[in-house]
Amino acid sequence: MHRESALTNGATPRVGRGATLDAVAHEAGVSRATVSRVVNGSPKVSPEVRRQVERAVDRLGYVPNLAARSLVTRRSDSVGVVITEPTGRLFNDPFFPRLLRGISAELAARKLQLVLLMPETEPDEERLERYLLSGHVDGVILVSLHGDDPLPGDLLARGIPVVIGGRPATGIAASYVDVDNRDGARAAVRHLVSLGRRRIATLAGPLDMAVGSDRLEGYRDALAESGLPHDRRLEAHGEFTYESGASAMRRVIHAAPDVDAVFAASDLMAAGAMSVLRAAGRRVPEDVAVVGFDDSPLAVTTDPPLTSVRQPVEEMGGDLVRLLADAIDREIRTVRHVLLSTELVPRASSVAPAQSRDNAHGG
Amino acid sequence: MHRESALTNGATPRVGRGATLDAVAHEAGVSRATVSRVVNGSPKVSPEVRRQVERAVDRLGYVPNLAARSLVTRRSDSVGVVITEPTGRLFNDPFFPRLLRGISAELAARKLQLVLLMPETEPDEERLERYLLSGHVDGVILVSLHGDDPLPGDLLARGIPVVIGGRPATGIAASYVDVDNRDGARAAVRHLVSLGRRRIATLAGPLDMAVGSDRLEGYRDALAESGLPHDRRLEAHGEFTYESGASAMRRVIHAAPDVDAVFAASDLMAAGAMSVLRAAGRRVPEDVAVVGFDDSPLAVTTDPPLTSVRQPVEEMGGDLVRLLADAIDREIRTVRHVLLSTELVPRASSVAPAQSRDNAHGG
DNA sequence: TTGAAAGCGTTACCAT
DNA sequence: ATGGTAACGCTTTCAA
Repeated sequence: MHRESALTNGATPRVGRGATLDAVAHEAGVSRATVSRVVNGSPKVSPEVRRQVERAVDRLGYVPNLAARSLVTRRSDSVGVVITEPTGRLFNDPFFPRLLRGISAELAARKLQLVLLMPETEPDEERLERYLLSGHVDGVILVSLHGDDPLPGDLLARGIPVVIGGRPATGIAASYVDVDNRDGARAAVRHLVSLGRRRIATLAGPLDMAVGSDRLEGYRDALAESGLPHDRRLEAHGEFTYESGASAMRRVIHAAPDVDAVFAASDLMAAGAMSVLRAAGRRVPEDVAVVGFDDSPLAVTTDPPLTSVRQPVEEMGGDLVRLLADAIDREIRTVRHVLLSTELVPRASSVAPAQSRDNAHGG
Repeated sequence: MHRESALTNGATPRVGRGATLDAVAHEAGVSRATVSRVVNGSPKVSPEVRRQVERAVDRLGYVPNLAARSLVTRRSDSVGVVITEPTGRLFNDPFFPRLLRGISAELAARKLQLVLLMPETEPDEERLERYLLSGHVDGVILVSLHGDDPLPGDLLARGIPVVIGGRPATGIAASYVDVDNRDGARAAVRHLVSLGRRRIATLAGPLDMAVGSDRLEGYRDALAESGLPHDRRLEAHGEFTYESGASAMRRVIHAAPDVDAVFAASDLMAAGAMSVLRAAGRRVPEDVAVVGFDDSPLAVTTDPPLTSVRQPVEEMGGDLVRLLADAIDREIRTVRHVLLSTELVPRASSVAPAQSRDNAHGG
């Protein structure tokens, strides 16, 4: 209502004009250099002087001007986080919020700023590339790359530290952090085997993405090690979506009516599959056990609740930052890879055949 | 693998040492001042000189040093986006990704950077406040405020432009953008009335949040204007979660067994309600029609798909930026409020009593 | 251990 | 229309 006050009265420190290093130096009766040393925690300052300066800093409410500092140190103390996602995963499970939280926490602990970049259009991407290439950030985290994106290569070529979230489809020589999708899938299918299921189908994701093919490999691994036959009729493909899961399930039921379990590459696909199974008169979990992947909130709201594979997404964010910070601070250009392990969260959608059990809220 | 190359060869422009204004001036045979004018699009430059400078800029791949610019202009050309969400909404529907997308797009169009801040701990919040108060950003977007957060007040008192996403619970004199929750709720309940439902319950959200109370008000509005009696037994409360929706539904069934429709304050609550209704032997939508709020992805995966109220979240992000940019550029300190209208998305969960219809995928 | 002074790359004012 | 020249606030040698 009447918020203009702050503009005219001079009581509060003038906006955007905090105390400078010089002011603190005067107040403490020392030189700018000394204040700078104190502020930056240099050991070469006598305890008494340090105390005096610290008091002056407090009295004046001094805060360093980052622009000035950045100008001389040639560091921005900020990292760019680039999220290029058409729309899919972005809006269907809380992957990005969780990842950002993980990244943000680790960045904050290192006093680094998070500059978020979400290009949508082609011009956006060009401006983005120019921005990143001109050294406005100390490093870049790339999150969901299109397969053929030239960005990581360009950045690397310019010597800008880059880490990638999720194994890139192309074999670019960049550091990345990924979830061990293959192992997660293996665990999910082993679980179904241990339940006594023998005709286990998979609804796989797109094979041109590492997540897609890795989860399929894991499925095949588990079948092989259990001595179960590899049957193409039990494999169908989709794009991680509800609709594609439903239609893949229809195909499987048609090709292999004796299916008694389903491992879906995403919870969304699993949900689609469950609705088709029900429509086809199969009971879940009695007739067909179902396991998903992602452990999204959806897994708790389906009926029955969905057994799923949980990924340490926040941790992935933290590791991305650690890798990047190493590259920045220690000028490490070695390519490193981190693989994070998953956790199977059993819920009511997967039990032994023809015998129900109540097992909700497994996580 | 062998990525060290970029470090030693001198072919590419040296990292972090782009051409300076001075270099361009030399190359173009003019003064720094002139180059600066060209770069900043000043009209007071002759066409020929402008062309020469532009060519020099291209040749040298000149990009302005933001730190240097910022140091003299006292502008950071960046805005802080603060998301303080315990965990609730953050992880259960794609509200934040959508909002960030909207914010990011509008910011990019104005060449402003998005600095994302997600404080988790108490110390985090203190550092956050110091950071924002020391003028490192030109303005701040606050997204999901706790009721008693002192942050907006502190920022405003220091003359830092602030806009808030979602009407703040306390009546602080700050600009905000909100969804017209009351009107959305009204539309949802009118829809149920028009279907012929007469015993319409609501599962409300927490009343200490504007979203919660607004949606409840809307429900009451619609009942009143339809001449339907106000019956406390038809009102139950929860916290927007699945579990709380389920338990609220249980209470309603118990207190008012003749309930024939439910308006839930969130899709999650609606999903919880549907599972309870089914367990109680009520058919959805035949016996009880259900409408949710948010139009989250969940609404499409429930069985039956859920009628819901869609909010223009991206648009909200855009408006937040517009308001903020006005405050920054034109030094407008006037408090302004924007209310965004919602849209009812009919799906199969709400039909006329005792008569089924197939109406999925209404969006 | 402390201080003086030289930049860092821009912008903006004042002449011309 | 163009150029010279102070700032802007900080870090970092180099001396003392």
